[in-house]
Amino acid sequence: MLDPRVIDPTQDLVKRASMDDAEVDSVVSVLAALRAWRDAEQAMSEASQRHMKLNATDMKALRFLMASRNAGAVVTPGLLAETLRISTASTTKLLDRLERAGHIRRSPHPTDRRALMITVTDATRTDARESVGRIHARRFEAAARLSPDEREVVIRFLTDLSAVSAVDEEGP
Amino acid sequence: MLDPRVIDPTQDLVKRASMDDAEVDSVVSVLAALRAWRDAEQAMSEASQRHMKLNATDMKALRFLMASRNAGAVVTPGLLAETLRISTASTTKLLDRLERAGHIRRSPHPTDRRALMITVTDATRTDARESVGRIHARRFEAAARLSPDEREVVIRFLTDLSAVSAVDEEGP
DNA sequence: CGGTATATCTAGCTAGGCGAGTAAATAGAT
DNA sequence: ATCTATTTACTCGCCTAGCTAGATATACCG
Repeated sequence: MLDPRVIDPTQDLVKRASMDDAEVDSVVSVLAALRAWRDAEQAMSEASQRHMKLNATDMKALRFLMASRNAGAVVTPGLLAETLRISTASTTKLLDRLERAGHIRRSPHPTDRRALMITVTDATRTDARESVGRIHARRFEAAARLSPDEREVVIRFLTDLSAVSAVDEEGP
Repeated sequence: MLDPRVIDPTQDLVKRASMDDAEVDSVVSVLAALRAWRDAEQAMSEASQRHMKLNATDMKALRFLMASRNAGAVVTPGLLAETLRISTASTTKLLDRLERAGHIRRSPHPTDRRALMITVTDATRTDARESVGRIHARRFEAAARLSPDEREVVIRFLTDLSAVSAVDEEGP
């Protein structure tokens, strides 16, 4: 996504809403804070990937595998391909990578003898818990520091924003 | 980054803070809204990339080029390589791609005859303005809908969060 | 039982990274 | 003034991770 700051002076918006300077400043500050957090989040995510020597797709795959395990669902390569929106052929290579690195295991599917059941190894699951735990705790604490009313404000704003982002998205 | 929801039941955090159920629910809702927005944002960003037929690096490059233009700075391939953290070899290929697609032009550097000056073409700059303008406007409106006090709350929370993300990051 | 659909894998292709090495221009030291 | 070291962009060969096409084994349905 291109950075709005780069290309949009927001002049017409301000005029339309007939805001004074202080008002505009405070709105701009919100957007700046939002962007700062998003950038920091992304930087951290990339750092984490580099540390684990995984690419973005591999990371998504592990995430999905752990979520599915928690939900008690069996994951097959085909399901993984569909979820990650990559071909089944690429999924085979992805599984080769993850298996070679000791992150996942291929086992026979419990009912379908054509299919495989993919599971995350204990070691990888433990590592993930550890590396994410600290950060999640701090995020939790940041939200806990807000008063209940303030939390409502934040939730409302973020939900509002999500609706903005969700426009112009459709499935196949 | 792995999804905390997948691996962390937050039990000890709750105990430590001695929160009641309603309190915990409201904190969890904040984190959920945060994650929802981040995911929506990322999905939109990826959709936008696919639409423009550009990969993540190409997008970053255009973004930087437009920002630099606004700042009145001259961008050379070397500077671009440094900014994007890719090799100068990869940068040459990147410039080949962007030039072939009509997004940028290579011109002689105004003072250093070894170097090139990279500029975004008018057509691409116009397109970017258009495609980003709508979304930015809606984000602006979402922030404008908040009261000044509410904006302070949001800013404080996001800044707090950014500090969390920024831990454990260092340069070379 | 036979035919079609499904699930995975293999083979070969392409895109986009990288490191090493090159030619031209600049900057610096004598 | 000239010789040397550095900077700049580029070319070449290689690697990773996508893709499509096709092979193979199993499942399901009439």
